[in-house]
Amino acid sequence: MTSVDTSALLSWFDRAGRPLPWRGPGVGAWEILLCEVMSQQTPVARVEPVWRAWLERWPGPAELAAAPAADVIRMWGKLGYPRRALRLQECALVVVDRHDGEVPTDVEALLALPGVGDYTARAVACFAHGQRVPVVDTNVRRVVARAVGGAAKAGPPSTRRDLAEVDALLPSGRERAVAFSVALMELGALVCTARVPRCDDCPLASSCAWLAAGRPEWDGPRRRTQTFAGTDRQVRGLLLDVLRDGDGTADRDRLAAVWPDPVQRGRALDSLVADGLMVRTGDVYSLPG
DNA sequence: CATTCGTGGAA
DNA sequence: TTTCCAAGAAT
Repeated sequence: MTSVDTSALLSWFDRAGRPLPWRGPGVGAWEILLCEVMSQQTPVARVEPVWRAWLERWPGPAELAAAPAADVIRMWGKLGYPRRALRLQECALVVVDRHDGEVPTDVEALLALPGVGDYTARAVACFAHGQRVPVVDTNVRRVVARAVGGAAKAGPPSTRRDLAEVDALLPSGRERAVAFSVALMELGALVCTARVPRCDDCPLASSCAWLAAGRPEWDGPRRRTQTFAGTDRQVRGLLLDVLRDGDGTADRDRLAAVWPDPVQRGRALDSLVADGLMVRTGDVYSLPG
């Protein structure tokens, strides 16, 4: 079983890791949970300003739980996947009601929180509570696929298999395991990137199975290219943006202006209402109170 | 296990 | 211009 040179990795992180605000000392578990949720499928650079503004307005779960949903959706801004904002508020409510306002420490309890899945639960357990648990995100999957597996990219995700694979690489000590996960993610974000890997700058280059094999191209099935233009997803985004920018309400005419096709517009509006991102009152749509 | 769900920057 | 993809979760 090939392993990862933890010492080289940690040394690289000390030298090249980004000073992200949620990595500083004294950052609480709620603040870390918040940044992890915001970072789901969203570039970290876009998260930072929103994370700061959010915490300034709602420092903890109690404040967030008491906020109007419309304000929560607005504050989420354009991070994307706005349902995450609603789940985050539900999460705050659960933390307040069932966990005495404190972010749970067990992975199992974390997994039960709205909007918290396999990655986020372990990221919080590890980064916020210092636990030795495997943390597997897209970066880690890619780095391991290359450095250990010798493949250009990771295969289709399989939680059980991915967790077991990374768990086998985890250093035995708790603190070292935490540092390992932070550094592995950072390596994937800065060096072992999806498009143009910077192998010249990689601390794992001397032991990387993919590099040793001559960086062979990915021969597996090509992922179905996800179209976006014309999808319900785009339409939902355009429609919600109308409400976010204005006073929080819009009639059918204003909504029709951003997407003329009544069938698709209607379907998108129905789904937005079903998700709780909008409410309909007669002819007017508005952000939820 | 496969789909759906925003948004924007970079190659 | 088009394509890829970024600290995933829920269904």
